[in-house]
Amino acid sequence: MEAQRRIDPVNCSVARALAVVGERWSLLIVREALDGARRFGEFKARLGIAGNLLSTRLNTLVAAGVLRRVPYQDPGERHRFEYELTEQGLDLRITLVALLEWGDKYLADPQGPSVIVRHQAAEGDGACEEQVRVVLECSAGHTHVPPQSIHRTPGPGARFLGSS
Amino acid sequence: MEAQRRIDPVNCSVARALAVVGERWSLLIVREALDGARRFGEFKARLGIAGNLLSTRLNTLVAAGVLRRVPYQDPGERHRFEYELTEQGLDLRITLVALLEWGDKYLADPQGPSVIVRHQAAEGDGACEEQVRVVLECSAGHTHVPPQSIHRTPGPGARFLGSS
DNA sequence: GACCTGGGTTGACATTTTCTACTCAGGGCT
DNA sequence: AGCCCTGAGTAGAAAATGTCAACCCAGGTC
Repeated sequence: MEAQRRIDPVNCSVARALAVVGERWSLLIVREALDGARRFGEFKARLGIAGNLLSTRLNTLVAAGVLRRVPYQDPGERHRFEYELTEQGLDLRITLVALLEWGDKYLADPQGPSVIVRHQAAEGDGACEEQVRVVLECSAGHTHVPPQSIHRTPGPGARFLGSS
Repeated sequence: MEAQRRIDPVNCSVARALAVVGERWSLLIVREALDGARRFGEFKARLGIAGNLLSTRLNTLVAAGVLRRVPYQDPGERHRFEYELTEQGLDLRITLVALLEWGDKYLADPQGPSVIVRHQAAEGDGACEEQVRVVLECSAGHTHVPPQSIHRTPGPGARFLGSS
């Protein structure tokens, strides 16, 4: 009775990604890091997060490879560590912009979005200051991908339910 | 002593978006809904989530406008409700694809991604089956937006720190 | 040597999640 | 009518997480 095979929803990169960045504060920490925060106290002050939680989160993100600890020493100060986004962490900007756009569209302040993300191209390109957007597109070049037209297919690492 | 004005990080659409979909399971529920799940039992079976939590999450998502309750009645059954994504919920697909790509890139199964999202264009267009990707681009048409080149600017609804 | 400051750690307490078991409302069967 | 079955939840205790406040620690300043 070979029922219709369904992709195991637990063996999925969305679930794995959420295991890393789905905890409360994690994405907000990454957002602040993208905006230039590097030090413990900076994250703490910007986010108003409790110290031990911030400590735990930073360690988790470092262990996951999203952040990297970098030693530094301010003049006349002892040496300390700060937190820098790895390439893996920088790549989360796409997710964050997607979330920002969604929030702006449906949950914004009545006055409008509070933050606009802009592209700051190199001087050579003519100082672009345009707003950055995230778009869904397919490899064939279709840039309008309506919700009904996307579907999931099993990839090489797929597991199926039912077939143990 | 007009210090450098900084955008209030709490008055931000990312934070607001996360307040709605940042709870554990919320995005996974939306993912299953995008994949066709509609009924309580379906979500429960696919995700292995406890009934009361699922119930709470569904209610939260309905209240937030991500899902909508739709009555239905199977032949020979009493009438029940199923959960359908609203347009607001459908728009989360961008965030989910972004998360999926990130997970595929950094956390995938050694065998490769388990799920590939494809575009299924209308027949008229010639049955596109290409993989769907999410890209960051700016309004000026630059499609390669490296991490260092994005920055946040205050929008119309911005609040600032320090100026009560 | 006493004190200050950034960057944490520790521990008590509160809130959320999770798990298991139970309920509830209809429909069908006998 | 009475009983069982299923989908859709609710109730309550246990486990995990999050918060707050206080403390530590190392170097530099006074």
